[in-house]
Amino acid sequence: MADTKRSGCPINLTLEVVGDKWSLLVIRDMMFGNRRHFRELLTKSDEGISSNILADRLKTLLGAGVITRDDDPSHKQKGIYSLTEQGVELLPILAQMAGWGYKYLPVSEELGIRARLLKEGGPKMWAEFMDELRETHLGVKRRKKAGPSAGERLQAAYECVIAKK
Amino acid sequence: MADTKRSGCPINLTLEVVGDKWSLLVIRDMMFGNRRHFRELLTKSDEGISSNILADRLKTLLGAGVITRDDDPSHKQKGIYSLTEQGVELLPILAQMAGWGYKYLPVSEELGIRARLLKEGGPKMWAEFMDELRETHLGVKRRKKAGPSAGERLQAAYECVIAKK
DNA sequence: CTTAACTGATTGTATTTTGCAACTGGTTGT
DNA sequence: ACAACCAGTTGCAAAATACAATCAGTTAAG
Repeated sequence: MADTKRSGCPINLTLEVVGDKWSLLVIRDMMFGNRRHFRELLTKSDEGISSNILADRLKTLLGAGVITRDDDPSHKQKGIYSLTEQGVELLPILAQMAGWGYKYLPVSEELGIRARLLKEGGPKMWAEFMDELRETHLGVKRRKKAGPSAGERLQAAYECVIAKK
Repeated sequence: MADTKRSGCPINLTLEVVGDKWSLLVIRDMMFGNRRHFRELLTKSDEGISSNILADRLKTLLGAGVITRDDDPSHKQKGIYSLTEQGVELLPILAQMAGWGYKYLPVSEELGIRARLLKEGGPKMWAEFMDELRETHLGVKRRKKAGPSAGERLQAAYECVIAKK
């Protein structure tokens, strides 16, 4: 996974880390679905990743410094996967992808609502959500703001659409 | 290429179109390298794509509506590939990827300069460059601004770094 | 006119990656 | 003691990829 490097182009190098059909979905589930354990990532995703692929991607992302793994004190076998700062900063890429997909592809209503809010919120909202991720995944304290956080707004909107069905 | 659709998530759907190691590199070369013919895309990229893979990706991108193909009047066999509006709007994704790669990965100096400028220029510069792409690929006239365009600035900076070596 | 170089691809084959299901060794709750 | 749960691993078939050779039509030079 390291001896590739087809070129020193930043876009190419980024693609060599997350340029496959699964890595960014794993990151997405960690960010928006707050999946932190292997089983959660394996079973609670809409796409149904295989366990061997998931294991492989988690290894690759660990090696690339995008996520970390810690033991879960509540269960000797469980591991807790967390985003690093480098991982948190993948959010703008995901947000742009979500916006593009929302605009041009047959997105389902319940899964598109987050994309719409992220697009409307713009980079300011992304920054707020990234701060929230830093708190959740890196333990970085942050100043509480009034009203619901970016993550809470996304989650609330999602549940609202689900409830209407 | 259409019967997939693992889920209606916008990020997933986007990944099903451009979520492989080559598609976005082809788009990158069309945007930043102004490659418009098969041969140019095949031989003038740093990564060295295979001809069968390139043919396959061009088909997929055509089918997805990201690019179009026209006959070149100067040569009966040549085709000219152009970005659609949908393709032009992939730029922010590429820009974010370039920024992330530039920050965290071992980018070469000559290939990183564009990423730096794109990052410093921000969404405003992206919009300017996208307008330029609309003119080049879609024939949309645009008002000339004073001074070098975004694309010219990127190109000049790249050549400047090359010249220094 | 002949011919060499160039055009956008296609074909064949070896290698690598992926998808799927079953399975492993261990932990936890009842 | 036992079933459910945990994070993965293994084996195998299918698909995608890489690489080189090839193809037929086009163009430009001699």
